[in-house]
Amino acid sequence: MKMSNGVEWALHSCVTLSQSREPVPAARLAELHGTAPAYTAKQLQALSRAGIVGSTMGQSGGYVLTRPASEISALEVVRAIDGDEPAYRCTEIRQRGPLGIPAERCARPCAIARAMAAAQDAWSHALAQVSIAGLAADIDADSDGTAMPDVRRWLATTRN
Amino acid sequence: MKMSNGVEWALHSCVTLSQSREPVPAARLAELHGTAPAYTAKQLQALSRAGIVGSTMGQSGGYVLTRPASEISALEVVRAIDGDEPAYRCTEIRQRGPLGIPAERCARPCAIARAMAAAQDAWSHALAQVSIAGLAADIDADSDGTAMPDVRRWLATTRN
DNA sequence: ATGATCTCGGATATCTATTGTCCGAGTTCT
DNA sequence: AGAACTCGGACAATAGATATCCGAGATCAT
Ligand code: SF4
Ligand code: SF4
Repeated sequence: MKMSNGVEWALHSCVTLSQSREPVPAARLAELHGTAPAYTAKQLQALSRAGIVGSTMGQSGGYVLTRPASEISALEVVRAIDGDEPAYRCTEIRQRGPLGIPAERCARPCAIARAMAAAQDAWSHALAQVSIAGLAADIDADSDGTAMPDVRRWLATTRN
Repeated sequence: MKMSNGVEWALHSCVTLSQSREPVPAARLAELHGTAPAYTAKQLQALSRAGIVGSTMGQSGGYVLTRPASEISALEVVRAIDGDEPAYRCTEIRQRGPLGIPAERCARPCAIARAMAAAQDAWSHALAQVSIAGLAADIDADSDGTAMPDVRRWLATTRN
C-alpha cells in the first residue's frame, strides 16, 4: 500500500497550473517547487497522456489544464501517475492446491477480492469528491489567502 | 497504489487457520494453497510479529490464531504484511522553492495531505468492517457450504 | 522563408524495495 | 538423552520506481 511519490509533484503542478491560463513550461514548475526538473517533466508527460493537461511546443510553450480546475478530480491525477490498475490482484489461489476449485465455479471474484474491491471503491470515491479547485481554495485558506496570489505573481514576474 | 502480493496469501492462511484450533505448520498451509513454502513462512512470521497468530515450536507445532476469528479484522492483516505507514508521504514541497513557506507556518498538514489521509481513512474503515470469520462465511456461502468443511477434513486427514 | 531557440516526448541508466530463498536456534516428543 | 520437527531472522535475485539524458518538432523573431 505505497503510493508513487510523483503523485505529490503532479498534484502540486496541477494546483499551480490552475492559477495560470497561459502555458507554463515544466522547467518553470520544477523551479517553483524545488524539484528535479527532468523527473518533474516526466510526471507532466504522464498527465498529458491522460488528457488532463494539454501541451504546447516551441517557444513560449508549456502545459495548460484542458478543463476547468473544478472539473478535475484528484482521483484522475492519481490514476494518471500511479496507474489505474487495482491495488489488489487476485492470483486465484482457490484454484490451486489439493482443494483447488475448478475454474467453472470461479465465475465471480471470491469474497476476499470483493472486500478488497469495496475498500478501494471507498478510497476512490473519497478522492473523486476532491477537485483541484477545492485543493487550491483550501491551500489558499491555510495561508490566509496569500498563497495563490503569490503564485500568480511569481508566474507573471518571471515570464521570459 | 500497489498492495503487497503476500497479503493475499496471509488472508488465505488466516481463513484456513480459523478452521483449526490445533497448530498448523507453515509448510502444510503452503501445500494446501499451492504456494512457495519458504515465502509463505515469511508472511506467517510477519503475522506472528504483529500478534495476530501465535507460534508453537517443535514437533506438532505450528501457527494458531490468538483471538476468535470474528475479532480479527482484515485491516490488521493487511497492516501486518504491507506495513502501517500511510500510502501518501508528504515531502513538504510547500517549504521548498522561491515561494517556500517557513516551517513555523506548516504546523498542520497541507490540504493535499489532508485529502489523501481522508481517503486512506475511508479505505481503512472499509477494511476494518471485514472480519476473518465473515470472510470464511462468505467463502463458504460461495461454495454452497462445502469449502470450509473440506478444509477441516483435509487438515484432519493429513495430520502426521 | 529561414534560422535559432525553446519546448515536449520517449528511450535510457541507476537505485531502492519487494520478492524469493536459505540455514541455524530452539522446542517438543520419543 | 536423542532425534526430528518447528519457527525465526539473515541472505541473494528480481522487479518496479526513481532520476536523467538527448532527439523530434513547433514557435517566434529575423
Ligand atoms: S481473490 Fe480470493 S480466492 Fe482468489 S486468490 Fe485472491 S484471496 Fe484467493
Ligand atoms: S503535504 Fe501538501 S504541501 Fe506538503 S509536500 Fe505534500 S502536497 Fe506539498
